[in-house]
Amino acid sequence: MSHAATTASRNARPDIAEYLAESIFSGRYGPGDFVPKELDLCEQFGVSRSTVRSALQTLVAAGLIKRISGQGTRVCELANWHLLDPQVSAWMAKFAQPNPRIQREIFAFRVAVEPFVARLAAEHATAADLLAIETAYEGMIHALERDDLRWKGQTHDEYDVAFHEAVFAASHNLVWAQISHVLKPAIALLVEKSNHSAHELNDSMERHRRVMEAIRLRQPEQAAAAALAVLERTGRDLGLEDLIRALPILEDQTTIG
Amino acid sequence: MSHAATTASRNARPDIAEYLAESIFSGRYGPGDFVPKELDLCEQFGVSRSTVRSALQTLVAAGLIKRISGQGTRVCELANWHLLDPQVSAWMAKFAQPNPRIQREIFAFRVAVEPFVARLAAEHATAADLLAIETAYEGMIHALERDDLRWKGQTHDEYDVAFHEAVFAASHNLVWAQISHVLKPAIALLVEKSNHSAHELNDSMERHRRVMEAIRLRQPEQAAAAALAVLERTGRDLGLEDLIRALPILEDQTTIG
DNA sequence: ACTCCTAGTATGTCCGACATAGGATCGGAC
DNA sequence: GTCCGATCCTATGTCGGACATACTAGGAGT
Repeated sequence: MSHAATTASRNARPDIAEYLAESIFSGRYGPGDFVPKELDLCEQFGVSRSTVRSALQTLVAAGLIKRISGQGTRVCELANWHLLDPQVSAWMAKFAQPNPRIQREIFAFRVAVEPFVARLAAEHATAADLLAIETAYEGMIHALERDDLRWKGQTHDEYDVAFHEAVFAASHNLVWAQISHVLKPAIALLVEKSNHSAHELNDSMERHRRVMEAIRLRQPEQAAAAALAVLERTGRDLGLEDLIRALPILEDQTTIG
Repeated sequence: MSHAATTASRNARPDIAEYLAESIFSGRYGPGDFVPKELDLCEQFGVSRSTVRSALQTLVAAGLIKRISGQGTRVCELANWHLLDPQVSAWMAKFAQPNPRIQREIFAFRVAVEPFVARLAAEHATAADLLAIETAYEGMIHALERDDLRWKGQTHDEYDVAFHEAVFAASHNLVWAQISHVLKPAIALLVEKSNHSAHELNDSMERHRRVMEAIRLRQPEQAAAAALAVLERTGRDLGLEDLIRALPILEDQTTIG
């Protein structure tokens, strides 16, 4: 093995796929552009073609790039990206922050989907689903009471994400459950970025509690409205509240006053 | 190299990834099972490890298998499959037909999503969107009048799929548009399988027309109901009508009176 | 009985070479 | 001069063999 490559590969391999993904999401390589050829990447990262090709294939599977034999590797149009691939979703949560368009569209999607899923959950949730939701909820509560925001090893934010996942699972449909996996990084990001003052957290908890209660009481409409209210709080912290106001679902008050 | 493998690899390489996908979707390898190791697959298909590894990586990206260094390659649980990956979706349409559970869940998802998307389309469709929808609709009509069901080189079924895609695109959201790509193979499969008698086709066309008209007139509720009616006709042909009856969307009598 | 060490297996990475698919260039024929 | 084909070039696709690494399991030693 080579002396120079040792430190690079031993300490922290830069994960070529992730590096390229970051390059694309940040716009350094735009749609239609060519990315460096395999041998250049080999030299740049000090790895073999196998490794580089492996990384590139990950991006191909994500729909980010398209490889043309003999010609090169070019970035695909945004519309062809597999936004619903969990891998892509994770990258987006990591790198697409400065991209306001994507950020908005994802949030708009959540605003459309989560109330709908909450409605389904209210109709189909079993006792086991309720237990999972309540466990996550209790985790959020208990974690808040600790100084380090941890309870049984998990943080408040992790319980928050688990809460949303449990609601998706309660819809009892494979595809909706998949969407929760896709949305998980996005949810985690927003949860993490939203403000964490004491007052806001109490307010957020109360909104979560209403979702849980509506699902338990088999009240689909209330569940949808409550889920929307949760998003409304999150969206307000990120300056995206306009996406919510345009919704048809709002029936009564959403504490805007 | 073996004589037998020569013809196989020369004429049409069996696309190892697709073969393995078929094996998994058909249940020949169930969740938790190990798939043959790389060297066995090399021998079986008469190709090198590079090729086999490339195919296996495709399945990894699809969430179908998980590779553990030093141990082997095993099939993941159904819940971990990336059902929203276009590749997986295409495989499912091809191979999962005998799997009634998946078939049902996909259809249930469409029943949930398409009315919702039609509603969005009615709210946001531009003139260009209407044109795309109408073009697909006209294609369906004209193709029906031909003996070979073709018009301008495209079949009736292809226009049918295009119609659904255009409605998704009219929702003007990246993620929903993605979902149409994912659903496309499933839609194509159902369109293809549903009955094609003259009466049924006229009925189906009328239901499509109502969707288009509601979107044009900016009537979200009517659009949702009309989209549901299209699915209801499709579902009846496949013995899945029970999934529709349970829906909450039917707006007039949501409250069970 | 427990721990540590060792061998075995299958995946991960590396290297070097050739095959193949596109594009670009140069040449000749009309 | 323009059109068309053959040739060269480039970058990806495939091949084969070798070593590195991670995980399992079984045996030796205390």
